[in-house]
Amino acid sequence: MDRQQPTAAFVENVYALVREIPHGRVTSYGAIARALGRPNASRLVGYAMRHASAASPAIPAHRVVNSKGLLSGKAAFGRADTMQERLEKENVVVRNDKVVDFKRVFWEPLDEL
DNA sequence: AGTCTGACTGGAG
DNA sequence: TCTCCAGCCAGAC
Repeated sequence: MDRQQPTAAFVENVYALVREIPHGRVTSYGAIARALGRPNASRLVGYAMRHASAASPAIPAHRVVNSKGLLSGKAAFGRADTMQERLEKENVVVRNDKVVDFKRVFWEPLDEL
């Protein structure tokens, strides 16, 4: 009888967790969903991130990519290469819209938080 | 209420 | 490694 939290609260938790991502590391939508107790809500995490630019304080949304290390959300940033620039500024190498050595820079909230 | 869409994911071919 | 597909949750029409 595990009842899940309301969507609004879930979205707030998503933002809170994303702010915990260390500088120079990245994580995935699915990892965030699992860490918040809703393993099947990865699409909902994506929905939340798409509206993240309106949240305050600012959210390091560029540190969230999909399970394959692809910058699937880069279109939501100002310019087409803004997301990649922010990542490379943190020494995260991006090539062809994909994080190089994704496994190495991946941050698993369940393990490291 | 029914249908489509999306910053998703894992498995199959 | 790549493409395709079903399952998934919520919002827009």
